[in-house]
Amino acid sequence: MPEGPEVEVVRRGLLAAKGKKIETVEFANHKKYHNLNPDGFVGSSIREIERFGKYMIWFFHNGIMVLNHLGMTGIWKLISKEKWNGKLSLRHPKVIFKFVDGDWLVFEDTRIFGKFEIINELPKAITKLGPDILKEDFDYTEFLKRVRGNGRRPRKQEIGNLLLDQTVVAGCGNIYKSESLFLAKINPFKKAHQLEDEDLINLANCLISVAKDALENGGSTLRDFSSVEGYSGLMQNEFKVYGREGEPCEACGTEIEKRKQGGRSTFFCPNCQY
DNA sequence: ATGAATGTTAGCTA
DNA sequence: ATAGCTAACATTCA
Repeated sequence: MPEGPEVEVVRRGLLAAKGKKIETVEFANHKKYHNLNPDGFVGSSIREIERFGKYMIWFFHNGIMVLNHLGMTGIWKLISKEKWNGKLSLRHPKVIFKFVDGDWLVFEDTRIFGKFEIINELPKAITKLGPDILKEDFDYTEFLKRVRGNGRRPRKQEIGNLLLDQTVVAGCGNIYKSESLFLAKINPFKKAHQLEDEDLINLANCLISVAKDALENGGSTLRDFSSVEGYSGLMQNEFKVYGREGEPCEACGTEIEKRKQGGRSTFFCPNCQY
């Protein structure tokens, strides 16, 4: 579910758990979590959580570093001791922290595409990320460079596919890809090398503005997503094209189209976007 | 009921 | 370097 803005919403919510002393941790009985030893966490506390694209890195006071990714269905819930009755219906809990103050922090991940693993250094997936659509210092030149590619041949990929490549631009996912291309009036099937630098700068600005809008709206909730506090996002109410196939384009009235691209759905206005 | 859809990414193949 | 496909998995929808 979560793209960059949703991850940032979650990260900010998680900061409320900073400094809380960990009493116990429990990990799901699933091979993805078999390497984790609860003893490494007990007695320590979260020092800081940083976001890189759709990844988070958790820094604990005892030096442990954790790579956390929400995958498609990962959510964190911070549950106060008053709210916890011991039988809250948790859906596929994978990580359960209990703090000394009585509060709980739970990672639920239905599809198990998420990650929560101890690391010793920044993984390559993070060091290779492109410019982040949610960071103040978005590097337009670097974005252009990465869209153009380092090879000698021009990129043959369609721009709609390239935007999902986190090494080209970090934090964009399938929803905001469609929304940003609509705002930029660029057809998702346009080959990247056919776009002028000017078009790409405009596209970058649209990616940034859509992401900012999504963040201010608390992210998008289609089915699973919620903030750490348990709130749904509101950005889905602002969608211009995603999930709106057959509906009239707000700008020109043409029916919004849904098509497969790279095995996933992309939504666009065939009249406004070229 | 069976198959297809869902917000992601890593790994393999050419 | 690049592009395309598949698998990892559970749930919901047609």
